[in-house]
Amino acid sequence: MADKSKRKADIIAVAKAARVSPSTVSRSFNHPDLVKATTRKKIDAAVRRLGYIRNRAAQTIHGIRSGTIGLIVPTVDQAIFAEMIQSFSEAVEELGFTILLASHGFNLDREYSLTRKMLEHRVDGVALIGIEHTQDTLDLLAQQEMPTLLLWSFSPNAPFPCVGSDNYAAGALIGRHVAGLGHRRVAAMFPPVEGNDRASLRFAGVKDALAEVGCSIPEAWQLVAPYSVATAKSAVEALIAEGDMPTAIICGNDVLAWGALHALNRAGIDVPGRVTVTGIGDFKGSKEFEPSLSTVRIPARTIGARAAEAIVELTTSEGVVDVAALIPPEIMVRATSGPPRED
Amino acid sequence: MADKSKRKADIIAVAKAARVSPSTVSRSFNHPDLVKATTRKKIDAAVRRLGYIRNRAAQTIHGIRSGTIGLIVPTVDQAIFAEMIQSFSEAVEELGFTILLASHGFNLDREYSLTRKMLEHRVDGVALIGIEHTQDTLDLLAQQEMPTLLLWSFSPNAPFPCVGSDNYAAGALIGRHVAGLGHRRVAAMFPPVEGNDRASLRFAGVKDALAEVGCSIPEAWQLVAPYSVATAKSAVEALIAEGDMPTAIICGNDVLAWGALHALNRAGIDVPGRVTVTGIGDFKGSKEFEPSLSTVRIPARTIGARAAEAIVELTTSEGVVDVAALIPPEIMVRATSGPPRED
DNA sequence: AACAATATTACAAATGTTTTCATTATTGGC
DNA sequence: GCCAATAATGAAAACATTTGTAATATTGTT
Repeated sequence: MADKSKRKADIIAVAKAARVSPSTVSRSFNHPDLVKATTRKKIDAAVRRLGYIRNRAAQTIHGIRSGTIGLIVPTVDQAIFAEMIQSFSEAVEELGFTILLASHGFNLDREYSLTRKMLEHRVDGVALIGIEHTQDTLDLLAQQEMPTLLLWSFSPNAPFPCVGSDNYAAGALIGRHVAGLGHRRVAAMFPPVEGNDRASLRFAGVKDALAEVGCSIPEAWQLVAPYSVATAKSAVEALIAEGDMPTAIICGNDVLAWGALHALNRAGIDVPGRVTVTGIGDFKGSKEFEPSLSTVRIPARTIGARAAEAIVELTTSEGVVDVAALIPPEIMVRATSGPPRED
Repeated sequence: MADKSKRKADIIAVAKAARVSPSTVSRSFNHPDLVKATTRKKIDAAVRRLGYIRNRAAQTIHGIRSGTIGLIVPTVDQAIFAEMIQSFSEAVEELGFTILLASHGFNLDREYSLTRKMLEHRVDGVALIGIEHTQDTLDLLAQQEMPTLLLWSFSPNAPFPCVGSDNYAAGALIGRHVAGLGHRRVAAMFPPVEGNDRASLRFAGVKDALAEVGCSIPEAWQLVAPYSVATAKSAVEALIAEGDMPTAIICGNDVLAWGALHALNRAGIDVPGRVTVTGIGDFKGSKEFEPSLSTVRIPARTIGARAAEAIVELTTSEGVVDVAALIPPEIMVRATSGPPRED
C-alpha cells in the first residue's frame, strides 16, 4: 500500500503529495527545526505513503558527505582482519557511516585501482591496512585531499596518520621472551613478506631481539608459509621429517602457531617440554587452545574501534587534527613456551 | 603536478583543458568508440593533468547503475562469514562492482535499518544472510523492486532467490552419521537460535535424524554457546564436571567443536575413543586439527562466488532470471568420530 | 487593528553528470 | 573538387537534490 504511483517516488512526488514545495521537503529532512511541526507531519505521511527513500547520490553531488568510508584490506578471511573489520564496521555504523569494502589479496597494484574506485564513489575517507603502499596510491590520496588513515600498523613517520600497533615491537617482545627463556636454537615461520609490512616488521623485531643474545636463525629454519593452518602444519611436519629440530619455533601469527602445534601434537612432540611454540596476535581461541598459546596480544577490536573514530574525526573536522594512536602490543605468556630442555 | 587549478576538477574543467565540450568528455568515458582517437588522447591527457576522477554519484542520479552491491551480514568475524565475504567480494569486484558492507549482530531490526541505508545509497542489489528476515525488510525490498538475494541458506520457497546450502540437510547428515555409528547418548551444542535460521535448521536436522533411530537429546545435554571457542570450551568443561558424559557431542559449527575438543583434551578424555565430536561447516583448519575433525562441508567460498554471480545477474538482466542455486552439504568423516565405547 | 519582528515556505539557481538531437567535419565515390 | 553519407562534436535538457534569497504567514505589542 505504499506504491500509489507507477515509478519510484522522488522528492517532488512527495512535495506534491504533501502540497508543499520540494525545498520544504528537503529542509524537513535536513533541517527539521526550520519547518513547522504540522507540515513536517504532512510530509512524513506523504513519505510513508509513497514509500519514498532519500537518494544519497543526489545529495552527494552537492558536496554533502556521502556517508561512506572506503576500507581496503588485503583479505577479509584472516581471523585478524575479520575481527578488526567487524569492530571497525560496528563503530563506523554507530557514527552514521557505511563501509565500502574492497580486498586486494596483498597485491598493491590492485590496491591502487581499488583506491581510485573509492574515490570515484566519493567516499568521505579511506582506510588502508599497513604502512607500505605504492607511491601512486599515496600520491593519489594526497592529491585528492582525501582523509586517509593507515590502519593496523603504527609508525611515527608514516605518510598518513596511523592507528595501530607496533609490529616491530611485537616481534621484539616475543623474540626477547624466547631468548630470555634460554633458547638459542630457534626457528621462525612467517608468511611471504612482500606487500606485507606487518610480517616483515615482526620478523625484523624477532631477529633483532635474538641478535641481542647473539642468536640468529639459520636459513634452513626460516620457514615460509602463508597464513593458514594447513600450510603451517605441513611446513612444520617437513621440519620434523628433516630430523634436526630447533628448541623453539616463533610463528608470525597465531594461525601459523596453531598449525605448528597440530603438527607437533601429531608427531607426539611435547610442547613446551621439547619445543616452545609462540604466535603473534592473540586471536580468538588461542587462549583456549590446548596447550594455551604464548603469544603477543595485538588488540584487533581496539584498533578497529579506534580507527573508526579516527577516520570519522578526519572526515568531519575542519582543521588539522591529530588522530594517530599507537596501541601497544602486550606479551601473553601462556603454556606453549618454556625453557629449552637440557640434553 | 596534477593540481593546476585550485579546486577539484570536474568534467567541465577537463573539457576546457582539452578544448572540447563536456559531452565529448563524457562520451569519451562511456562510449569511447564514438569519439575520435586523437580527441580521446587529448582528453586523457587533460584528465591526467588535472587529476580528474569520475564522480559516480553524479552518474547515479541518471539512473545509471551505482556499481555497488549491499551486503548485510550478522557479523564478519566468524570464520564462516569471513570466508564467504571474501569470495563474494572477490567475485563481485571481478565483475566491476564494489561492496557496501554492514553488519547487524543478529539483530533483525537493525537489519531493517541497514537495508534502508543501502537503499538510500542506491545500491544495485542487496544480499542478505539467511532466509529469516522481518516482514518489514522483505516488504521494503520488494516494494522498491530491489534485486535481492538470500545468501547462505537455501530454501525452495523463500521470498527471494537464494544461493546457499541446505542447513537442515547438513544437520541431518551429521545426525545420521553419529546415529549410524551407534551413539544413543548424544549431546548437542548450538548457538542461541533466535535470529539465526541456519542454526535452528541445523539443530532440527540433527534432532530429526536422531529421532529416526529413536534417540533424543535430553534437556541437560542441549548446550547453548555462542559461536566462540571460549564459550564452547567452558560449556563442555561444565558438562565434564557434571560427571554424566554422553558418548557424542554434536556441535553447531566447527568453532564450537574446536572448543569442545580443547576441553576434552585438557580433561584427558580420548576422542573419539571415549567421546565422538562433530562440527558443521568444515572451516579452514578443521582438517588439520589433531585429531582431524569430522564435520559437514558447507563450501563457503563456492557459495560466496556463486552468490556474487547471481546478484550481478539479477541486477543487470532485464527479465526474470532464475539464479537460485543449492550447494549441497557433504559429510566429511575424519578422526573425531567413532563408535561408542562398549562398557 | 496596525506594525514590526520573526517564523515559515516557495522560487530559482546550482551541483556534475548523461543523453538526445542538431550541427559541423570528414570521407569516399565520381 | 563536389555531393551525399557518415563520423564526430556541441548545445541544451534532464536527473534528484540542496540552498540562498525572496516572499508570505504568523506572532506579539501597542
